[in-house]
Amino acid sequence: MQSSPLVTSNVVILQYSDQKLYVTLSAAAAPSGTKVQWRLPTTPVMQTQTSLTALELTLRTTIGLQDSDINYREQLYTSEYPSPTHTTICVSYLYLSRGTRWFKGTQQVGVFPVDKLPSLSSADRLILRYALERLHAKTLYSSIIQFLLPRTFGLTELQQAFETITHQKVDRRNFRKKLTQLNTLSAKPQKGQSPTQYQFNHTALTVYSRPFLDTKKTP
Amino acid sequence: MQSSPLVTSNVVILQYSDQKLYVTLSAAAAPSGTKVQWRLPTTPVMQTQTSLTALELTLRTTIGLQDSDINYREQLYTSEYPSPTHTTICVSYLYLSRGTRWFKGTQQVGVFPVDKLPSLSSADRLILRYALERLHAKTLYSSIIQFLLPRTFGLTELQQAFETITHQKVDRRNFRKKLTQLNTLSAKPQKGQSPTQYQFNHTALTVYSRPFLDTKKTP
DNA sequence: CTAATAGTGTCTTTTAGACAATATCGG
DNA sequence: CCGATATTGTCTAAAAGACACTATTAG
Repeated sequence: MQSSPLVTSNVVILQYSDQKLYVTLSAAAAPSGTKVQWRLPTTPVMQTQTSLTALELTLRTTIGLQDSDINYREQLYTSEYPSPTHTTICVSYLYLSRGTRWFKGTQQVGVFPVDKLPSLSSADRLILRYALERLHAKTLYSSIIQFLLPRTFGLTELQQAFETITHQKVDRRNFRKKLTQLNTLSAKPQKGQSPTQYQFNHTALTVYSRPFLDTKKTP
Repeated sequence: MQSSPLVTSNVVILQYSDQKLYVTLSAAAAPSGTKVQWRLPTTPVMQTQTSLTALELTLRTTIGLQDSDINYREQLYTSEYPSPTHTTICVSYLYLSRGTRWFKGTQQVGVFPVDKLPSLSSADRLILRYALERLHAKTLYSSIIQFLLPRTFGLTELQQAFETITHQKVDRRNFRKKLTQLNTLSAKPQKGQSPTQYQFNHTALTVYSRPFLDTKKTP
């Protein structure tokens, strides 16, 4: 038997609220007087664990994350950090959560807008950027956005989230037309209130056969 | 410092030829009299290696693979195999090669059509299936097919490869129309021979903004 | 009354996709 | 001469995308 690289895993936990995407970071233990160093929540993976079980355990204990807070999990990629003495190998995940702010545990935990981040290691920045790219791409051809929105929502709300994630404005009427012909939403009977509430027909991810593109620019 | 899971990596090496996709497998050392067990080329990853360096080293020594035989490399995903005593974590890659048949090394090596495989472990089957799905998907919106074809080729050749990978027949005229408007191919000046030879404009992967779909069925 | 937001339909342009005949080369 | 292969254009249907006004509600 050989001595293997060290294995760790980390996670990009995203939430959406107020037309912004937020990511959860944890503060590394820093020498007092030093500025805190924020990073993606990380855990070492031990011999009898998997990267996922280790991650979930750490999230539960350090940031009080409930299993039910997370609606969507996806593996991003595995990165490797060689050093003369040992390689560290890190499996990264993307988690999506509805706007809940969970309890903070003993460690420092912060939820930051993704466009107003504290300083991060370049590795963490890369992973986060990749996560946002994946989310962006999947938003165009799947119902992944449902895991960031409340169970029911108005169409304007949905459109705003779409625009935030994809960084493009879309025309309201075309957007709604697209949605109706996709047939993944159902209107929820509502007591005479203006913004009609909708919900997704399926709780699981739906992949569309054609990408969900729209207007390039709308000033 | 903790005792980490075991780390391995393996690879799906694909080639295209004769309107078929081929995958390279290696025969595990088997007790004599036992039927050989084929598997994806695999390597353990040691403390000071990365999964990629370990993999390349093993491929070079066991199947005589030259670095230049491979035109495209992509990480697929990382899978984990828990056991009571230790987890094994395996990073999988997809390699694409032009139709070269490389030297075989000391171990037994086989190149099999992907639809006529010997028996494989279910884990290997999953990885291979995923690799084929990725290739299929990327063929629809990128120039990835270039890494499976000779440097220059005829349009019919290209179309056949496309049909093999995506499992669908396409109309010749529509296929060519699409290609010309994509503008990624250039005709190579050829000495009066019938099948005009083309080559891709860029040696790197080109991602198309719109997917490359076509006729659903053509009997 | 006013301002903000929700809701709705048409027309134009572009793209997808179905479809058939002719020229050339090799045996 | 015959058969296989390469090449080329048009027409139709569907989808993308641009665009403006009315109804309701909250202040």
